[in-house]
Amino acid sequence: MTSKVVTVQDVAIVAGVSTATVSRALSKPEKVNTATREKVMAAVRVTGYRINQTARNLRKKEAGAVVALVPNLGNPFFSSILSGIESVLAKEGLSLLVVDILQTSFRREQAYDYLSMNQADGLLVLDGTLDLTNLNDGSVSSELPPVVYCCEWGTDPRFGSVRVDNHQGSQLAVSHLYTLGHEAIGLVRGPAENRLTAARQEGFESAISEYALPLREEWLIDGDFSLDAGVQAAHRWCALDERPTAMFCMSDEIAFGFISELDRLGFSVPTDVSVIGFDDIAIAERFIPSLTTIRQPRFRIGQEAAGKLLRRIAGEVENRAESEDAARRTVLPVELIERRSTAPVSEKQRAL
Amino acid sequence: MTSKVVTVQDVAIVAGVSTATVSRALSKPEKVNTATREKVMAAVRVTGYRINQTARNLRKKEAGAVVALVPNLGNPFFSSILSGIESVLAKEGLSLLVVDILQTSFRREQAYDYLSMNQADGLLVLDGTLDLTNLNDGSVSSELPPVVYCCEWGTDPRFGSVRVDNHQGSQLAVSHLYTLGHEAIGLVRGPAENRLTAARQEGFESAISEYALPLREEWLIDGDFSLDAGVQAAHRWCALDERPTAMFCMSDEIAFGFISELDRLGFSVPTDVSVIGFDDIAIAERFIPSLTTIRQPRFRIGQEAAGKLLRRIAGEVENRAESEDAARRTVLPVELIERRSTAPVSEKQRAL
DNA sequence: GATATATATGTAATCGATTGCAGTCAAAAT
DNA sequence: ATTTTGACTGCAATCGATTACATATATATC
Repeated sequence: MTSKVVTVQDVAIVAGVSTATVSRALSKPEKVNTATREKVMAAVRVTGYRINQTARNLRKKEAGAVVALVPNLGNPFFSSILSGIESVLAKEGLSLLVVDILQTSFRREQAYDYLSMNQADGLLVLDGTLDLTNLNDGSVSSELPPVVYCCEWGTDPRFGSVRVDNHQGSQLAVSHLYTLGHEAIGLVRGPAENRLTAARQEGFESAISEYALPLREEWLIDGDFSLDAGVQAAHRWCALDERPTAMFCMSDEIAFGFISELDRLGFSVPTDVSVIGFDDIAIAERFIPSLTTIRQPRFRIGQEAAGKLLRRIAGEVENRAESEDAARRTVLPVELIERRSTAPVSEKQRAL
Repeated sequence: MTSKVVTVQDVAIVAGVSTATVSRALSKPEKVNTATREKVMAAVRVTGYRINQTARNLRKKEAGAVVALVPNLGNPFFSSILSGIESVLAKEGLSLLVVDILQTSFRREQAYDYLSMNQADGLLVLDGTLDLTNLNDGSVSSELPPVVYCCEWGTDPRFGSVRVDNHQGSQLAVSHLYTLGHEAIGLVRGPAENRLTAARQEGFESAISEYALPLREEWLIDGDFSLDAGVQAAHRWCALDERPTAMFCMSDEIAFGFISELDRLGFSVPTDVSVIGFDDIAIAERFIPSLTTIRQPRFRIGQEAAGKLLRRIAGEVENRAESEDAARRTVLPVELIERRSTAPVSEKQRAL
């Protein structure tokens, strides 16, 4: 009745071999005689042995886990990415540790703790504003800790990153609107400090000037990636003397908030204004009107990032001196998904 | 230059004390003389010592982590719950390990592995269809492993669970529709094998009969909690000879799919049919029309579940023989959020 | 002044698996 | 017949922190 933990010791005794053999039979089966292996396996079955990962990790100096630093876990945008990450990690037998860095208890200096305290073998950063530069990783070593930015990128170019071509995304958006005849195109921005915001705005402006379209300061509306930012933007748009006939929102959530509030204010999309989003989250296809948007392959981004991180952990580093930046950065293509929230400019709009 | 890991040994030497004292100075400061403590702290600072969690966990026979078994991590429904969970765990210095059980690599028998392999101190189950009964937890022990169901519940009543009052939720929904004059009320179900589905249907039917409303077999439409289920349901509704004037959807996603497809089929909500959802996810307020729904406090559910699990891990178990089932189950109240997807029945609808 | 009590610290075993090194034995090579 | 080689296996150290127990010193008690 006295339940005791079964250890390699116990298995070894039952199998009539040494603990070394048990260990080898389990982790390097080819190094052990078939007959012996059978005996060990049988003993494992009899005793109900389960390996203790903590002990193994201590000895092997591994953690068997990867931590994902997520800004606001509650934001559904990240769920697909996490799912992609998890799918890759699970295959390798690694665990995914999720940390919400918006939680008050999280401090920037804490970022490397997971590595230095042996809680994780690598870091996946989903927030570009989390700057890891000049942050001592806790070891005296000058080696680069295994870090990969996911959907984002930091200031230190030596870290890996996986993201989409934000510049191209904005261009696709503007080009689409231009094709529909829109010439007055506005923008609802993400958070000011976010690099995504900067990259998308840059792409936006370069496309605008490429088509020689007008660009007014007041058509650039500040926000963050939230529904509420879209709601606020709707009021701004409304108050404009000369209103853009199309708005490019830096996230689908912004677009939904914008369209929804416009609806309440008595305007309608795309009749009064065309709206295009960014991300293509699940609901985009089912919103009314369905949302034209720039698709980011979020699951895939997660997968690629996890894969890249695993390679860094394994030491097949792309950060060797001779390797190019290109190898560290994976840039995935985006895709324009045309739906019903955008339409050709109407005479009525023009008249405005 | 030779970067070496700093251990308690090193700190002990620098501080001129034994490793035992270092350990105590760090984890039970009150057990050590102030002057000595200072010396140790100084040595820690000088050496840049970081504790090795793996070693500590091995010795203390803890894991310092909790695993959440999530069905489909990609589903944004779970993000708030996870956020709630993480907020509580972070405060206790525990890590959250997320596992997607829809991943092909996951097998039911694996559920307790995280416990028996010392990877986690407890289990948070977000899927009621994952049945843990009769699953040997790997230890010979007959003790109940620390498991708490979250938003769900299993068949074994000894496990803890935190969820909302689904029965009441359905009643609120029906009562609301009844008040608006609806008498023909349909239902779009969640997955058949899910207990939530059963509980909500039960509440639905009891309310229907309480108000002596008619109930037709064909008004009960099968589905799961997805957008697509709502889309399919729209076609079913359309094809009905006698159409309900109101539909209760077991999730907001179903409702969105339903409304959206109805829109494409030329019907409009709430003019042609009132729709009420369940969950109150963020977008519900901003959908067009905004969605009347039953709110589940998801963040809070996560918090409560995590708290309950921590108590079980600590051994302040509610599962002692004398304690009541009530203590194991936490049932949180739901709330009706009235928005624009429901409206009084019209004459036109009546006429149909 | 002698004994009891409390406080502070050190010694060394321990958690459970892994692995470098050495030893055994049989098959292969000379 | 002797040496070499290779395949297995075992011994024991190791990973890094915690803690039961022992020891030493200071304070309190009678």
